[in-house]
Order: sequence, then C-alpha cells, then structure tokens
Amino acid sequence: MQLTSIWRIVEVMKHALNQKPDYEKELRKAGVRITRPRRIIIDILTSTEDHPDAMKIFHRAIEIDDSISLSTVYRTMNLLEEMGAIHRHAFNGGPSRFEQAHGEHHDHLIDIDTGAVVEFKSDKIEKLQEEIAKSLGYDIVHHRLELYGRKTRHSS
Amino acid sequence: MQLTSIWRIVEVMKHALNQKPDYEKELRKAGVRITRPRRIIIDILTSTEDHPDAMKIFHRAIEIDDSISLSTVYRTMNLLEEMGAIHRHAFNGGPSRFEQAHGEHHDHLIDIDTGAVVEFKSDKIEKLQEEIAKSLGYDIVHHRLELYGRKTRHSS
DNA sequence: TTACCAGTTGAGAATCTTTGCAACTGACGT
DNA sequence: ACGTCAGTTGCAAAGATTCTCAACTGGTAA
Repeated sequence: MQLTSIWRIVEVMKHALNQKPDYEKELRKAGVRITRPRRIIIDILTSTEDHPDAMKIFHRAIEIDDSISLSTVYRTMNLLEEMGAIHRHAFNGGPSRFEQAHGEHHDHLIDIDTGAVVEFKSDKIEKLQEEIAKSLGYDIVHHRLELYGRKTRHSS
Repeated sequence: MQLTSIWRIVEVMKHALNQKPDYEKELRKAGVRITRPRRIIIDILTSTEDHPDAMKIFHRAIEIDDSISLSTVYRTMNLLEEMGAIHRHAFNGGPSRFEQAHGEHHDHLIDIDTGAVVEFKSDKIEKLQEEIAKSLGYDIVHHRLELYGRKTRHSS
C-alpha cells in the first residue's frame, strides 16, 4: 500500500463525495463493493471533460495510488458500462474511450467525419423499444442506440 | 499460391456468384478490389447460418486457401462492416462475432443470459431516428440499435 | 497482352483487452 | 473491535485486434 499519497486520497474522496453523491449508492445497490481502486477510477471519470482511454485512466490513477493495475481499470470500465454509468466509444479501430454518462440516460449521434459525439434522448423511442421487447417476450435491461451520420449539406 | 485447391476455388466462386450477385458490384462501386481472399471470406459469410468470430472465419478460409492470413480476415471484416454488409456483435468481452446483413436492415435484441440474438425491425423507430438526426443537423449514414434484455418472468 | 501502380496481402511485431489464480479486503454479523 | 468470506485485486500470461512494411496483384490504359 502506498502511504505516501494518503493526503491525496483523502482529497480525492472528499472531492468525490461532493461531485457524485449517488454513484456509491448506486454501486452498493447493485451489490458491488466500493473499493479504493474503484473510488479512484470513478473520481477520474467524473472529474474529467475529455474521453480518456483505459491507458490514460490508468496513468492518472497510478499518480494517486501506484498499486492500481491496468486490469482493474479495464474491469472497472466494464462494470460501470454494464451499470450504464459510462459509455464506451471506439472510433476506427483505436482503443475504446470512455465517457461518464450524465445523470439521465441518453443515446448518441456520432459524426463519422470528425468523431464528435452528440447526445440526445427520445422518450418516444424508449417507449417503442419497450413495446418491441415486450412483444418478443423480453424485459429490457439496457440498450444502446447509436446513429452514425454526417452534417447535412444544404444546396452546394 | 495454392494450386492444389483450384477446383474448390472455382466451386466457391460459382456458388458465390449465385448467392450474392450484388456484393462484388457493391464492392467495385465502392472502389474496392475484388481479391481472392475477399471473395473467399465473403462466400463464407454468405453461406453460413451462424455468427462466427474472426478465428472461425479464418479457419474456414484456410481450408479453401491456406495462404490467407488472419490479418486479412480482420481487415475484411472491418471493410464489410463499414460498407454495412455485415454486423458485428460483442457479447460480454468475448471476441467479436459477425453476421451477414440480410437484405433488409434490422436491429437486435440480445438475451443477456444466453447471448441469443433476436432480429427485429421497426419503421416507427427508424422514422424517429431520421427526425432526431435531422433536427440535430445530420443525415444518418447508418445506425445501431441493440436492446439487452432477459426473458420476461411471469408470476412467481 | 503487357506494363504500370495504387490498393491489398502475409507475416510478425505491437497494441489492446481479458483471464486465471493466489493474496487481499470490504461489508456484515457478533 | 474482530472474524469471516465472497467479491476484488495485481500480476503474469493468454487472447483478440491492429499495425508496419516489403512483396504481390487486380484493374486500367496503351
């Protein structure tokens, strides 16, 4: 265990508790343990604006606690993704990049020219999905809707 | 070059030309060369009912022409996916599995317990997607809708 | 038919991601 | 506080996918 970074950890936890009061509750509700690596990784995700890949998250994490392993980063990303807490994007074969899901669920429109991601949400679509699943004998646990498009060109 | 399997190749090509008269035209139209590896891989995809992963496709391919490399299988899958000719599915971290896109576009409902895939299509949803994209200033090139669910349990 | 050349391939290295397993540690009950 | 144990972790190794680059080959034009 790294004792040298104890204060940074306290700092992080304090920060984390302010920014995302629900995550830990969500996690516990899902029967998931709140471990130190997870707390640190979640904090990194909630306090960043960019869409880091696993390696980047790993590097940021080991600055806070250098015992964290890359495996754990990956495992945590998968866990959070399944919970719907983050989204994973993979552009043209590069490594997956992750983004914190905002409180509300939303879908994505990806600009195939620039990779830009636009978030949107449609209750109508959600409702239709429910109906379809029901008619097929299923309950939806979660879903993924991604539109790939390019900016509309007018005239020309 | 494998000359030993020349007759199998002729067989394959004949077959291919019957089953999917459009693929090669589509490919050429997209400025893509029709090479022997691609022909063989496409034939494998069009003549199978299951959802093979890259390694399985590779093994089937080298039975016809043992000079084909795994790299080429992956490259071809990416190519076909971009063209919309096949769909890629990735269940719980396992390797990607591929499925020929049927003439008609369709979406997927994935059983999270068994991995079973149900195909469906909803004009309503398609239409809503168009509207949403339009209102965001985009034209949809393609999209992916995946519902993850589990069989509805009655009573109990 | 032949020559040409940009697109494609095979092989292996590099990169990205998951997994097996022994050691460790939260959460819960006492 | 303390013990317990299923859930987690770190590490190393395996597995999956992409990349690099020299050699090769379809399609085109002469």
